[in-house]
Amino acid sequence: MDHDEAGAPHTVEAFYERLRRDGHDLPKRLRQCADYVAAYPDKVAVSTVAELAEAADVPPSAFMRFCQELGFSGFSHMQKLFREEYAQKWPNYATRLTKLRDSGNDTPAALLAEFAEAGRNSIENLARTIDPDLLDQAVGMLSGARTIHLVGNRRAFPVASYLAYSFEKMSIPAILHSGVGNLKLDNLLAQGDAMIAISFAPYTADTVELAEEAERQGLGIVALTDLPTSPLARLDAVRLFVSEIDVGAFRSLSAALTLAMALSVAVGAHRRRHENRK
Amino acid sequence: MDHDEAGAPHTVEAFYERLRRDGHDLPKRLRQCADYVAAYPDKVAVSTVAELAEAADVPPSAFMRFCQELGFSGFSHMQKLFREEYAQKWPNYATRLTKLRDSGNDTPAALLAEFAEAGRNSIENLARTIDPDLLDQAVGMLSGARTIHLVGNRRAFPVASYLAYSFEKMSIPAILHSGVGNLKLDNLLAQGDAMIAISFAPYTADTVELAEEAERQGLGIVALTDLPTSPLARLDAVRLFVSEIDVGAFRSLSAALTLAMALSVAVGAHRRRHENRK
DNA sequence: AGTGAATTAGAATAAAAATTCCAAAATCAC
DNA sequence: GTGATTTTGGAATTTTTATTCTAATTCACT
Repeated sequence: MDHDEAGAPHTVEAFYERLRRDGHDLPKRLRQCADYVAAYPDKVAVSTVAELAEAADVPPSAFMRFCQELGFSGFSHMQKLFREEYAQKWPNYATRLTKLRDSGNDTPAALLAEFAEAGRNSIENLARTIDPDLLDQAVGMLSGARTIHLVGNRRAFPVASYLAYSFEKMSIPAILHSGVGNLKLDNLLAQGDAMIAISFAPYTADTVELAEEAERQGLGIVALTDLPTSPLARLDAVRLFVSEIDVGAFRSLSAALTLAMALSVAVGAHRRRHENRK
Repeated sequence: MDHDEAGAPHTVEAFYERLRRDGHDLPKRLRQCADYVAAYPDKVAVSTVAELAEAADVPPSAFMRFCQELGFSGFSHMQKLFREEYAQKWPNYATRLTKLRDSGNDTPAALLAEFAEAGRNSIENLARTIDPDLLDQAVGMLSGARTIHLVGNRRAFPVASYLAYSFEKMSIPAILHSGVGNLKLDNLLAQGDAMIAISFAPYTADTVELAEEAERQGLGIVALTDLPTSPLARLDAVRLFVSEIDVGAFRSLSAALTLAMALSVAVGAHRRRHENRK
């Protein structure tokens, strides 16, 4: 019998729906197209097939087949859809934010607008205030470590766990001290190891204690915290301060996470560079 | 002496400035072009000369002259400006990173700058694209749930763990399915519960399976994922899409986390409001 | 391993778009 | 009003872009 020749979608929304339904059992190259378009739908309106194909890492002809597979007559047809959508969709960010906020002060959308703004500002602030030398020191210390211990509880835990993920991905030995089973992992600390201790007010006792233990044992420590008055700041450590902006009683985490991402990748890069050299 | 042959504007902002300054003493047809572009700047990125010319009620050649009058080599050149402005939010960070590396400027601080910008743009994009209605739906569903199950592994785990922290702080019953001890927690799922399932490409099988189990049992599901082609998007769920910008092989998490923050706080607020009312 | 069907890559072609050019029209200076 | 100068419209040309086609490859199945 015939192919599922449903006609082309008439709206971008319907297009996504189609992608969701049929996107999975497409052949490899077409799948790449689907994923790329799903990830960067904005690009479709303002690019040529060649550009999109290159970005999706497929030859242009594959992209054409993709368009046709979805029921369009060709790329131009599909692009038309996105270009039409584009016209409405492009009030700039500032306008959109105002709109979200005005939607009533504690609608979810308004809240999101607040957190978005807080996050962006926190990150900007981070990038402005961090001291490159301290970062270098931190990276240097961590790169030389045999195992990196990650400590962070409660609000800091997502950051610690992100670091664990990131290090694992780069095959850098790291231990996440998660406190599971209430096991004390003090005795894992060993000469030549380093620790990233993360804590924000109100500081978790466990985190501080473990960091102090590390200090006693002479480990290199990177302290990621919020204020100079933090107990972590009293340690003999490379101190990285991250201040986040509050949204009501809640505090963004974006800056801390951003710093964690950069830190881990920098360590990875540093290690790789060093490996190659010898 | 010669004409004011200042070069072409390099940003859309500078372009407007030029229009303001020189727009008045242009010949009639060119003036029409200027007026049209000023009135509908967003059309420029997605239209052909012919279309714009028609809309401005001038012949295409007039539009060409207009572009050249402003210092561009031609229409394509001018359009490039508008297209870049539009797509600028999603620059190719992989390329930028390579450049960084080549320039020997591959310092941790430079990396941080890249991650910072990627994070800010990801968040901005989130705020621009999220659908307030879907958010409302998600919040409504979660607010009505007895227990909220949180599922997210690997890169999604920090987000899940943040949600766990946040819900705990607000005394909302939530379970973080962390996979510790490889225990299957399927049988914790109960009527009246809801789940927040979080997964990004490459999707973790465990997460998807647990979410599917939840679907079978008829739980309300909020799927936080990256693409319409994600396996989570196939579930009968409130689908929230978050796309993050890559920095090389790494991907920001800021937007997902921002959404998680807003979502949890909104649920908290909703619940409190509801409590007070009765 | 061998066969047929599906998928792919890249070259060839067609279509569309941008750009140039120039004769005609309009405008200006006197 | 006349000649010089600018502006204009549209056809001709060039360039870019979309699309199609086919041989080669991969894949699934035996």
